[in-house]
Amino acid sequence: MKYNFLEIEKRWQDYWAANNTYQAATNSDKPKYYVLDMFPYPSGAGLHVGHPLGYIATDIYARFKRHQGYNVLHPQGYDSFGLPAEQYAIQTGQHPAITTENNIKRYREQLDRMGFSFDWSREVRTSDPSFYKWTQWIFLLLFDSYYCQNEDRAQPISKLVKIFENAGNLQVLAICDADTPKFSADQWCAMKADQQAKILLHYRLAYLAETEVNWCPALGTVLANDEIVNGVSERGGHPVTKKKMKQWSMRIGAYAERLLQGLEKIDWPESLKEMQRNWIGKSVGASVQFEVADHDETITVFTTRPDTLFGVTFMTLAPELDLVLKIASTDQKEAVEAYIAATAQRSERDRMADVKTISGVFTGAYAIHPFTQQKIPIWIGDYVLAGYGTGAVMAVPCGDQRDYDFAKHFNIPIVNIFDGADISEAAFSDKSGVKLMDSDFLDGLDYKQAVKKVIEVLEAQNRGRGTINYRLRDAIFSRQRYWGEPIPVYYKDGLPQPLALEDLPLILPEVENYLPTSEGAPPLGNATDWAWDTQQHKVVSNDQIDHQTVFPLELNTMPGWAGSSWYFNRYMDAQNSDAFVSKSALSYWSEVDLYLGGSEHATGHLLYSRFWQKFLYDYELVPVDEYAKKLINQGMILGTSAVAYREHGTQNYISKNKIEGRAVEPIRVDVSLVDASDQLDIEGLKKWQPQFASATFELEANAFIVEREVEKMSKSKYNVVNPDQICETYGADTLRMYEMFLGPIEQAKPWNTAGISGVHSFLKKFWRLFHADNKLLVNDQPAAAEDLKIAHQTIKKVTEDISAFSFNTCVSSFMICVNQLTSAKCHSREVLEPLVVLLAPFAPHIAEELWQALGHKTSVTQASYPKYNPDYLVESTKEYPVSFNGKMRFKAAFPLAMNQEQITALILENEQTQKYLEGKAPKKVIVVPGKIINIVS
RNA sequence: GCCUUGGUGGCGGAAUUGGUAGACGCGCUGGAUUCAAAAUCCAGUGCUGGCAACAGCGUGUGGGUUCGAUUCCCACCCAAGGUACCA
Repeated sequence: MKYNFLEIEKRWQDYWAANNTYQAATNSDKPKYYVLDMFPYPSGAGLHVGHPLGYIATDIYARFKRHQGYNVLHPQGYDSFGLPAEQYAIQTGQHPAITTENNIKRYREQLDRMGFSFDWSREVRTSDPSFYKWTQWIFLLLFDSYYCQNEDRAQPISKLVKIFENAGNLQVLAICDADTPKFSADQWCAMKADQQAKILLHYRLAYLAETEVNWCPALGTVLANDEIVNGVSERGGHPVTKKKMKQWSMRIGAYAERLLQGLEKIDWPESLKEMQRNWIGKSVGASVQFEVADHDETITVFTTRPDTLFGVTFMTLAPELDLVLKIASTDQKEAVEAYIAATAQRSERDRMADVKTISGVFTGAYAIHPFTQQKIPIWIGDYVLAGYGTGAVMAVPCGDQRDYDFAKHFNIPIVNIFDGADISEAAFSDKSGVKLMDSDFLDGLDYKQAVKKVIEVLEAQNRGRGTINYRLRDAIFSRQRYWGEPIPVYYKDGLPQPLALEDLPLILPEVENYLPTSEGAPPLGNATDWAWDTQQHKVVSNDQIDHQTVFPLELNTMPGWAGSSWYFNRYMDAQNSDAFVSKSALSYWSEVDLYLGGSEHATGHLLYSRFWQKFLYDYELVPVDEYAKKLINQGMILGTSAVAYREHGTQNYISKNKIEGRAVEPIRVDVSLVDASDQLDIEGLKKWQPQFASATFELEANAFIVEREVEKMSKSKYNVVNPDQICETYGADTLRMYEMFLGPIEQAKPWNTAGISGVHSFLKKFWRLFHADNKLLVNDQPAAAEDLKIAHQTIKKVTEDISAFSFNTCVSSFMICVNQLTSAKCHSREVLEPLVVLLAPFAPHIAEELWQALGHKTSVTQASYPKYNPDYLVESTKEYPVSFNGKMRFKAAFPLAMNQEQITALILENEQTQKYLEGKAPKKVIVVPGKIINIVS
C-alpha cells in the first residue's frame, strides 16, 4: 500500500469535523491547558506558508497536552474589523461585512487543510455584534470608572462623586488630567450638572478630551503612537501631522506602574519585556516650582537630576505651551511667535530628521531660582517636548549634554557644580564618583545623598516634591472610520452620555458612502438612522433628533485594538449572551497558559490587552491580572526570491556564473519555476509572462542558474509560496513537519521549498515500517532490546524537546529513529505503536491512519502519551574519548560502573596511551565519569 | 546613540551544568537497481596538504581563565528588531 496522503488527509479531516474531536469540554475533572494563537486579520490575499508557522507550533503543543491528559482549550477566531476591508469598500462599494465574510471563508478552508485541532465551536469575530456587544460593555465600564490611588485600582465614578460632595478634590488621590481645576465640597455642590460632568471627564478611564493627535490626512483618521513608523503611517506609509481634536482616550497611564511590575511575574521573552519597559519609560526624579519674575505664574519642571539644582543657568519651555505667550516680553514677542509658528509647521518627520540642529528663542522673561533667588532666563526650544513631563526643563548645562549644546550655541553661561569635573568640552553626566560644590546645602554630597536632601528641603518649603514620570501616553481611542465598533454614547448638550448596559449592542448602521462627509465628519455621519431615542431605547432616524428625548449618536468608532484587548477571555465561554464570560468558565480556564504571536505587537496589542485585563481584574470580573503566563514570539518565514540576470538593454538572460562583469539587471522570477539546484524552468517561464516568450538564454552546463535572495514574502517579489500547493504535492503532514524543521520557532528563517523532500521521505519511510505492497508488516512478536532502545531514546528526546518548544530538533530525532529502525528491519508493534502516538502531534493524519491500521477503533487523539522506560536505555559500557592536553586522540571503552581510580589505572596501562606518553609519566590524569578522559603530559 | 537578540560548512541548522564541534536535512560527488525514467537504497562530503595513514587550521575579531572554551570573563567588529532630543 502506498502512502496516499491526499486521500488520508481528506478522510481524517472529515472525520474530525464530523466527530467534534477537538471540542474542549466545558466541565471536566482533567487539568486544563489553554493554548492561544494571536487571531488573524482575514486579509484578501489568503495565507502563505509564513502564516501557519505559529499555528503549527501551538497545534503540536495542544495535541501533546491532550495526549498527556489535559483538557485543552485551543480556539481560533478573527480580528475582523480593520482598514483593508474598508478601503476596499471605498473603492468598490462592497460592504466590508461581505468582504470580511468571503475572506474568512477562504482562511477557514486553508486552515482546515492543514489539520489544525482548533475548537471551532468557540470561534469569535470582533466584528460580530454578539462579540462587540461586550467590547462596548467594557468601554462603558471604563467610562464609568476612575483610578483610585489610595486603593491602587479602578473604582466606580459614583464613589468619586461622593468624595467630591464631602470634601471636593483638594485631598483626593486619583489619577486625572494635569489641568484639572481644584475645588472644595461647597464649590462642587454649587456647580451645574454639565460643569460637574466636564470635571468628571478629567477622571474617567475612558474620557473625551481635546488632545493633540497624530492626524493622517490620507487615511482621514487619527493614529495611535504605535501605528506610526518612522513618522509615517504604518499602513500605507502616509505622512502624519499634529492636530488638536476632541477624542476619546484611555487612561492607560494610570496603570503604568502596574504594567511595569506585572512584567516581573510573567514568562515572556526578555526582549519583549524590555520593549514594554522602554515604552512605559519610568523615570524617578523631582518636580520643582519656579516662579516667573514680574508675572503671577509658576513653572513646574520635572527633572531626574534634582541634585544639580544649583547648576541651573536657564530654563527651556516647549514652544506649544500656552504659558509661553503669556510671559513673553514685548520686545521678544515677535521672535517668539515666529518660532512657535515655525515649529507648528514642521511635520513630525522633519523634526525627527534633524535632531542635530539646535534652535530656540529667548522669551524675555525670567524665572526665580527657588533657593538662590537668582533670575534665570526663560527660553523656548523644540528639543523640549510638550507631551513629556510638564513641557518645561530646568537647564543644567554642566550636567546635561543637550543643555550644554544649547548653552554653547546661544552663549548662555555654564557653571560647574561638580568638584573636579572637566566640562570644557562636554557636559559631565556621570552620576557616580564626584561630589557637588558651589551648591549651598548640597556641597560635598554625592548624587544619591544630594537627591535625597534636596527633595527633603523642597518638600519642606513646598517648592517641589519627589515625582515619578512615565513616558507612556494615554491611548487615543477614537477612529474616524466606518468598519469598527460603534462607541455606545450619545450627545446631550455637547456632553457624552453613555447608553445603558441593557441597550447593547449598539449595532453599526448602514451607510451609503464609506468616506468622510463633505463637512469632514467621520463616515458614520453619512448614516441616516443614527440617533438615540432615550425613551424607546433604540436607534431612530436622524430626523427625529429633538435634543429632548432623541439625541445624536457618536460618529467615531473604536480602534483596531479594542476587540483584541479582551478576546482571549471570550473563548472560554464564546456563546454566552448573558455575560462577557461566565464566572464558572473563568474560574475553570482562568488564564492563557501559552500565547504565541509576533513581536510586532509588543507595544500595541500586548500592552493594551494587559491594561484591560488589569482593569477587569479590579472589578473582579477576571480571576488574574496577567492573562498570559507564557508568551513566545514566532519569527517570520522569509521568502527566497529567484533573480535572473538580463543583459542590459537586451532580452538576453545570462546564467548566474557567466556574467563576469557584463552589465546586467536583476529580474525577479516566480520561485515556483526554480528547482532545488537553482535551475530555472525556461519553458515554464515563457508561459508565465509574455515578456519572456521571445527572450534568449545563455546557459551554463546545459542549465540556466538563478541568483537567490532572502527577503520578506510578498506577492510583488514573486516569492510567495502557497500552503495549498504544498499540501497538494506533499501533504499537510509534510508541510507541518517541514515548517517546524526549518529552525527554532522564535527565529526568522528563509523558506526554501527544495528542502521539503527530506521531511517527505521521512514520512514515506515511516509508512513503510508498517506497510509493504498490500500487507501490514507489523508483528506482535517481542521486540529486540536494540530496537526498544531506539524507540525509547526517541520518546525521551522528543518529549523533552516538545516541552522546551524545540520542535526542529524533534523532527531530527524522528528522522534518526526511522533510519535506524529501517536498517534494523524492525516491524514490532511494541516498538512502533508508541511511536505513532509520539508522531501524532506533528503529523496527525498519517498517525490516525497508522493507528487505525494497528487495529484501534478510536482516534489517536485519545491515546495517552508514551512514557520512556529507562531500563531500555541502560548501558553497561561507555566509550570514552581520550585526550592528550585537551586534544582528542583515540577512544577507549570502560564499564560504566567503574569509578575514577579504576579507569585511571586502566588507561595508563593502555597501549595507545603508552605510545603517546613516549615513556614519560603524565603530570595529571583527568577522568570525568561518563564523559571524557584527559591526560596532561 | 541607547536597549534587546544573535554571529557555527555551499545552505537551513545541532551540540545538557565547560568535556569527541558540525547531529538531522538540503545540495553536491560516486555507486547499486532499471531497457530507461521516476521512486528507492548504499558510500563520501568543514577547510588546506597528502595516493594513503595522517598532519595542520577551524564556531565574527583580539585577548584572558582552564588539563580542556561554540559554551565563562574583558575589549572590539558585524547583522536583525526596538527606540529616539524623555529633561
